[in-house]
Amino acid sequence: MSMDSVEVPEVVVLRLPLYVRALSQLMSESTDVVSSQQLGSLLQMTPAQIRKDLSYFGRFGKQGRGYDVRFLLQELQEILGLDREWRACLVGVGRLGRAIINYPGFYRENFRIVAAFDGDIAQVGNTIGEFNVQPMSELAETVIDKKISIGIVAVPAQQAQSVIDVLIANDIKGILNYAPVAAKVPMNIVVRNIDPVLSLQSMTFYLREMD
Amino acid sequence: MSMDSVEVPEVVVLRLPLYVRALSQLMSESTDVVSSQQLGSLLQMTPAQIRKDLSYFGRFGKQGRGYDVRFLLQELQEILGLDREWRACLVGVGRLGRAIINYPGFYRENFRIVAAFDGDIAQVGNTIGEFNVQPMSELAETVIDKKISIGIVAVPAQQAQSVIDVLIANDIKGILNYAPVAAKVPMNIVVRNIDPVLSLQSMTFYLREMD
DNA sequence: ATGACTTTGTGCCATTTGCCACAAAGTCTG
DNA sequence: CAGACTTTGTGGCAAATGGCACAAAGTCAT
Repeated sequence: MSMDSVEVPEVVVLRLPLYVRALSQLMSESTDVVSSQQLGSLLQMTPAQIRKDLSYFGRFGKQGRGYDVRFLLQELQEILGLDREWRACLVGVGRLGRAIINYPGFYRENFRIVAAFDGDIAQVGNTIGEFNVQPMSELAETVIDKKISIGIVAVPAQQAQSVIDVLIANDIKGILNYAPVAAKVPMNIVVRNIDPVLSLQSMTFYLREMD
Repeated sequence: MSMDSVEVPEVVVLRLPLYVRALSQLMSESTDVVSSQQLGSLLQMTPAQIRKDLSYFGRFGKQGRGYDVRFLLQELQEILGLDREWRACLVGVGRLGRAIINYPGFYRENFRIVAAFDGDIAQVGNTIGEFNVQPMSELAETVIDKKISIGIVAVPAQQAQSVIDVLIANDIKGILNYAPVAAKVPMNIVVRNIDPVLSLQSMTFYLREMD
């Protein structure tokens, strides 16, 4: 089906969700049409970059007019695979894990957390949010039964790599890693790191000399 | 002092905290010396990149030997401004904000959250963690009194930009933004976004076709 | 219908980024 | 102390990225 004769650069893929978000916003404001110019000023980027990014996937705009908001949004959602539900499991139900489970943002965007695990036996059986905490030994079975493709890692740094190894061994395709470690994974596994401390530590480089 | 005749690329600055983390790890394992090769395999990057990155700031290594772990760590911490305490305020004490306050990772790396604000009067006066929730009207005063340079934004998308405007008006230099919006800020303000949903939405592009 | 605008999609160039490969400098062994 | 290794710092190229600028295609007002 997809004749991607040219590979889409990863930087471009990373920007697509920004477009999706801006378009959703515009939809909720009942805007029908938007130009790359307007989109650019919303997202703080050049119109040319937006047009180039979109051009990797097709010709969605109309000259002299711009992009149909509803249409472009649907196309981008389809391209990103956002036109369906994604199921994830959480590993680690400490403070961070609990916060993640209770965060409504995932659900709103069709990401479902459908199971929670913890390596610590003391946690197993506890009720967090809507489900029971399961032992890691049940991971294999649950991933298959509940068709889970994403693992959310919220364990301490020390345990992160071994948890990640288990997830991968059980056919998880993507990992959202909240642990402060550089995960070692095979090439076909997609990892995204969430690491506010790293963000702050690079920020301070620039704050340093402003008195 | 710093004769940065060549501007340091931002990508390089973004990587420095990774080196700091790896070196801390090595320190705690009592490793004295490390080569760019070893560091690279720890962090999943090429040795050449590490050496080039470091070379923007000085000549820290010894040929035939590698880098003295303690020394390089100290140098990098100084470069990034991590050799001192940074004070931040939190705006927004909903579920997310509470999780952020209770997250011990910031404290461990010398980032101190020293005040909490909320635009919702109903929240004001509540006790979260160790301090009282203050009204936004007290922000100006508190930022000065407590020498706050970083604002952590954990309010709903709709209110984010106006909160950010207030922070900037009150001389905040850096913003850690958990709200799902592209913040509009003047050039001299440093923004870092934490947005797990965006991360997942770009991940699914790659998961899509693996059945 | 005409002419003045607007806006897209893209060829092309400039800039940025990544990394190879090598001289220089050090270490280590016998 | 000689010779085999190891490793850094960097010149320079290759690849990736960003965005200008323009033809083509549409809109809009009169």
